[in-house]
Amino acid sequence: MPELPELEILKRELRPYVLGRQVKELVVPEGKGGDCAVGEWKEALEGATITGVERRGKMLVLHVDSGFSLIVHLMMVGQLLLRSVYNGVPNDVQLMLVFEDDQLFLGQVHLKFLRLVPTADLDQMPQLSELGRDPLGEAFGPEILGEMLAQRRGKIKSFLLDQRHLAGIGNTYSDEILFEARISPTRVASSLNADEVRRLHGSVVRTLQRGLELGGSSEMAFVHLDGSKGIFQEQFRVKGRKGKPCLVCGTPIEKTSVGGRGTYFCPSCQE
DNA sequence: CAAAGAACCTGGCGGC
DNA sequence: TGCCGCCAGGTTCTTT
Repeated sequence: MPELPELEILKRELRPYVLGRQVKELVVPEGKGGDCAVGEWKEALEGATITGVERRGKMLVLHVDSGFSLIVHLMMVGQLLLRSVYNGVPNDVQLMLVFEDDQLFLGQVHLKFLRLVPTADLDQMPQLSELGRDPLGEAFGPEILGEMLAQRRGKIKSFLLDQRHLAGIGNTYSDEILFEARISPTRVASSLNADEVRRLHGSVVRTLQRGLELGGSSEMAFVHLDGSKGIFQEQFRVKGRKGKPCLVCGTPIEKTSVGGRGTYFCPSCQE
C-alpha cells in the first residue's frame, strides 16, 4: 500500500520536475475524473505555476500560485506517472496535468480523495488538520512517543494505524514495525515499558527509512514516477508470510485480525 | 472522548 | 464468458 515512504518517494521525485512549471492544460478523459468540477479545476490550474509539493501523512499536496492546492490520496491503487520518464501509456488516467514539456498522469486514484481547495483553507480541512505527527519529523523522539502511548488503552497496532496520532503508517508498515520492535500487535498501548517504547520508536523510524531506501513497497499498485517498482515487499519479515518460519526464531508466522485488519506476527518473538 | 466494529470505496481473484 | 461474493486496506460513520 502507498504509505509514508511511498508518498515521500513520489514527493521527492516530483519536485525537480514540476516545481516552477506552469500547467498548460488540465485534461480529464471522457468518463473519468469522477465528480470533480472540471470547469472550476481548469480555471484554478490552467496557467498556474506549481509552487510547492509537500507530503502530509499519506497525502501529497501540490500548491499552485493561483491560490489553490491539489490534495492527492492514492488510497490502495492510485498511481502518479510522469510522461518524460515513464515509457508507455497508463491504462487508467483519471486526470492529467499538461506542462510545456511534460505530462503528469493521475491514474486509478480513488476520486473521493482527490480535492482542489483554496490554499488558505488547507489547515481547516479535517483530513489535514486532524493528522498527527510525522514519524520522520525531527521532533519525534522516544519521549514523545511514550507520552502519546501513556493514555492509550487501545491496541498498539490500532494506535500505529490511527492517522491522528502518527501520520503515514498503514497496515503493511505497522506489522513490520511491530515485528522489529518485538512487540505483539495486540498489546495495550499504555502497557509498554520504557525499553519497549524505545524499541518501538527506533523501529518506526528504521522501518520507514528502510522502506524509503528500498524504493517503497510495490506489493500492490505503487510505482515510481517512471513506472518502476520498489523492492521493500521482497524483504517483508512478517507481512504475507503466514505459516512460513520466522526469520529470527523459525516459529511459523501467524495471521490474525486486529482492528479489522489482517495482521501478521511471530507468536514467539513478539510479546 | 476513546475505542471498537461496521460500513463504504476501489480493484483483483476465485468459484460457478 | 460474465456475474457474484469475498478479500484487501484506505477512510469514515456508528455504537458502546
